[in-house]
Amino acid sequence: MRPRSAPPRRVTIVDVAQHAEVSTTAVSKVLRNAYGTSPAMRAKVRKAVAELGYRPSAAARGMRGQTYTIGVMLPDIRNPFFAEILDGVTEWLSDTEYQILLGPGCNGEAAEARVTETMIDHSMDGVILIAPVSSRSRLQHVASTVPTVVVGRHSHSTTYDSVADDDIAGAALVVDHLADLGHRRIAHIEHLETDPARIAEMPNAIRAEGYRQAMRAHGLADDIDIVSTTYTQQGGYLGAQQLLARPRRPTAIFAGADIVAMGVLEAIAQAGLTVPDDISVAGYDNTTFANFEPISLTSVDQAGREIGRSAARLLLERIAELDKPAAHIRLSPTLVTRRSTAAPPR
Amino acid sequence: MRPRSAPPRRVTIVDVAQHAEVSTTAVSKVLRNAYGTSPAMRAKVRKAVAELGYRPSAAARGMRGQTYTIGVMLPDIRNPFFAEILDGVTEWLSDTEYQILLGPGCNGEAAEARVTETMIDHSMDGVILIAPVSSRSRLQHVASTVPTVVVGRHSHSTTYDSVADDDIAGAALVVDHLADLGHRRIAHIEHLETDPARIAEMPNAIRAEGYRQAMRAHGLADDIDIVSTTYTQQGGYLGAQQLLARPRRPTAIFAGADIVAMGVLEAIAQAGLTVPDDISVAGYDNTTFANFEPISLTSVDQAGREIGRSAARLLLERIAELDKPAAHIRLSPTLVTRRSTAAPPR
DNA sequence: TTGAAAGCGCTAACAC
DNA sequence: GTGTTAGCGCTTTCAA
Repeated sequence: MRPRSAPPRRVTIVDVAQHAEVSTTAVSKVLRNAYGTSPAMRAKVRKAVAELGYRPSAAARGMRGQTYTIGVMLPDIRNPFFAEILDGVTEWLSDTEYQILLGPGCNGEAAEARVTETMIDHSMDGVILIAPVSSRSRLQHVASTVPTVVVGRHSHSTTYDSVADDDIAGAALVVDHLADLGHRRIAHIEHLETDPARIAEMPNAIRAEGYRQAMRAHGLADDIDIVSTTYTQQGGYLGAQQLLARPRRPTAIFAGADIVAMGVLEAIAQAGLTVPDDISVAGYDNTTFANFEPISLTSVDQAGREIGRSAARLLLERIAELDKPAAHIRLSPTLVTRRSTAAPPR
Repeated sequence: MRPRSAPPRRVTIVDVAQHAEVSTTAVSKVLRNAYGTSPAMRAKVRKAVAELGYRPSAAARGMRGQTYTIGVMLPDIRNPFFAEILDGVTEWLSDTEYQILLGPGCNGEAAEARVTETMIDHSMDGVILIAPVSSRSRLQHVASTVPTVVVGRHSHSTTYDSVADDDIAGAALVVDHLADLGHRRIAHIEHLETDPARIAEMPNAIRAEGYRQAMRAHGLADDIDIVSTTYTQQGGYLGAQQLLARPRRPTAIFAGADIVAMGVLEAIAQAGLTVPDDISVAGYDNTTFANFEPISLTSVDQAGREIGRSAARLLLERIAELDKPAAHIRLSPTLVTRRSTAAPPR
C-alpha cells in the first residue's frame, strides 16, 4: 500500500549499451545521428532503446552538449495573440526533435530576467523572447549566453535575430481605413513609453508614431489625439473615458491592441453609446476576441502564426551556425475590417 | 565585430569556492541551507556568490539533487481560466526558491505524454498537471517518477494529490438559479466522455451528472436535454444550433464551460435571438470573458487562484515528504449571476 | 564544522 | 567504424 516505495531507477545509456552489446559512445552517437555509425549498429541501438523505453536525460545532456529544448518567454499568457505566435513556434518545431518549455507569464524587467536566467540555468539550446520589455543591454547579455530570437521589437542587434511586424504600416492601415470611411477625429490609445532608448524599437511606440504619420498624410495633423495608458483592458477603459469626456468627442478610436479595445468597448457601452453608430473602434492583433461575432472588432492582423514560424526557423538556423549574421524579419500586417467600424455619425 | 566570439565560461561553484577560499562542498551546503555551516562561512560564501554573480546550473543540479524547478502542464493556453490557476501557483511559489516552467499547450494523450516526459527528462522537482486527459495509469506512472499534483479531476489516487472544484455542486448552482427564475426547459451542452473509466473523474462528465441530478431535484426530469459536443467555442456553436432547432426550444442553456458559452452566444445572435430576452445562457469558469461588460455572462466561479495556490502547496508538501498520504481537495464553487440570465419569455 | 573524493548520465577527444 | 576515457557542475558520502 506504500504508494512510492521504490522510485525505479531510470534507464540510462549504460543499460542501453549493455542490452545492445555496444559501447555507450555508440548509443550516444546513434541517438544524435552523429557521424560514424553503421546501419547494423544503428538498428541494434534503436531496438534496445525501444525495448528498454530509454529516454535521454536532458539534465545530463545539458552538461556537455545540447538539451534539445527551446525556451519561450511570453509576457502575458492571457493575450491570445501570443498564443498565436506560440502555435507557429510549436508547428515549426514539431517536425524536429526539439521540445518547448515556456516561462511563466512575466511583467517587468525583473521577472523577465528571472525567467531568462532559469532557461539558461537549464542550459536550453535557445530562447525565443516574445515582446520583452527588458533593456537592450540585458537582451544583449542573454543573447551572448544562448542563441536568442526576439519577437516584436524593431531591433537592429548584431547579436540576436528578430521578428516583428511593420507597426508603422499597421497603424497606417487603420487610419487609412477610418479616414476613407469619412472620419477626421480619430484618436489613439497608446501604451506609454518613457525610456528614449526603447521608443525606437518598442511596437507600442512605433504604432503611435505610425498613427501620427498617417494622420499627417491625410491632412489630419490637427486632429491627432493620443491618450497614454497601458496595453491592458483597464488601460483601454480609462483611456476611452478620457476621450469620451472631450468637448469634441472623437468619432473613432484606434486602440493599440485588441485587449485595449476590450476596455474601450466597455467604456463606450457604459456611456450609453453604440458601436459603430456613435463611434467606431479598431484594435490591433486580430485576436480570437476580435473575431468573436457579437464583438466583431476591426483589427490589424499580425499573422502571429507566421511570426512564430519565422522565429523558430531563425533560432534553429542560429543554433546550427552561431556566427551567422543576425537576421531581422519584418512581416507586413493586414487589416481585417469588421462591424465595429463604419462611417461617422453626421 | 564578431557578435559572439567567446561565449564567456559560466561561473561555477569552483570559482566561488576559490574566491571565498573554502571548499566546493561548503559552497554547495550554504546554497542549499544544509546542515553544518558556520555563520562566518555562510557570510564568506554569500559574499563571493554576489561578487561573482554566480548562479547554480539547474542542469548539473538535476543529476544529483534538486533543480528547484516545478513543471506546470496546462491543456490550452487560450483558456483564461487556466491562467487564473497559474496565477495561484505563481503566487504561492513566489515566496520560495522554486522556479516555474510551463509545458506548451497540449491536447490529447500523446501530447501530454510528451510534455510530462520532457519535464521528467529535465529532472524537475515536481509537476502540476492541469486538467489532464491522460489515462489514470499514465498519471500513475508520472506520479511514481516525480511528485505530482493533478488539478481538475476528481481523483482518489493514493500516488498523487489532487485539487478540483465540486462540479456536482457547481452544476446545481446553475440549475437552481435558472429554475428559480422560472425556467423549466434548461438544456446542457457537455463535452462528450466515452471512456467509462474517465466518466467518474473528469469534470465535464461530473458537471453533466450534476445537471441531471439537479434537474431531477427540481422535478424537471422530463426536461433533461443534453447535447454532446466538445468544450470549445466551435462545440458551443454547433451544440446551440442543435438546441435552437428543437421543436420546443429550451429557454435556457447551461454551457459546460465559458468557452462553450461563447459559441452559444454566437449561434444565438446568428439566429436573430436576444439574450436574455429570448433565451438565458450560463457558463462555467467565470473567465475574464464572462466578466466582460458587453457580454456579462452568468457563470460558475471555481476560484482558480485558490485552486492554484492549493496545488502548489500540496506539491511542496509532497516534495518535502514523499511518503505522505495523498490529499484530495475539493473546493466549493460559487455562482456569479450577470445579465445573460433572466426570467424566461412568457 | 569542514573538505577530499566519488559519482550522477551524458558527450567529445582520442585512440584503436 | 568502434570503444576507452576524461570530464561537464554539482551533491553527497565519509574522514578528518
